Amino acid sequence: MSKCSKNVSDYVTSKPKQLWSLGLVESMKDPKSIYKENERIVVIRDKYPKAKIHYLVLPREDISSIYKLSKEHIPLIEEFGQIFKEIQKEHADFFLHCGFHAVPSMQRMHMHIISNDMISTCLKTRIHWNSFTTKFFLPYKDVLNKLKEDGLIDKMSPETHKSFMSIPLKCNQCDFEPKTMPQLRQHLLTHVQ
DNA sequence: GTTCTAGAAC
DNA sequence: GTTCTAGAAC
Repeated sequence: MSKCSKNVSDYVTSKPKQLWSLGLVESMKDPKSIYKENERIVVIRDKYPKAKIHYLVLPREDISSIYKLSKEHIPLIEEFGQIFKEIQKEHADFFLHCGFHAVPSMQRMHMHIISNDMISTCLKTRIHWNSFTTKFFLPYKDVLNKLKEDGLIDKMSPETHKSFMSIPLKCNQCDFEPKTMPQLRQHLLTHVQ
């Protein structure tokens, strides 16, 4: 393949070429990223927070995504809920959401814990916005209930994924429909937290 | 997941 | 002319 001038290492290693997708697994080992941890779970601060409060809850067990879950993981996921309750108490002046992205980019299953202000310089694109404010964001309780009832999480089709990402911008706290992300970011600052 | 940036949109 | 979005990344 003359078109391909790939490194030899691409062929001799089994590691994924998208090294960035392992970023969370790396952060789990970094004391500066860790917010709290126990025998089964690590909570890290999101490296690019999309709100004033934004944590990620991850299992130490090598589970790549919610699509690898089965009924045996129910106790683990229930502990995610306990961690959320703890963290909400620690941030009583914020309204926190917890849930999973339907199509995650990063490896290692992770639950987002994020405040509803959505005020952050890292919140830049429509995709950022829609991944937390549409049904692309799978609420924790829905995922737990689904696991209890069916023993697995249904994958979102690429078409559905695409449709959620292209939904017009709408404020998560009122009816305002900004035309651009800069307008939305400016608008969010007007909400009293 | 982010960065970079071409060119669309204004 | 500047702002903003969206697709490639070897």
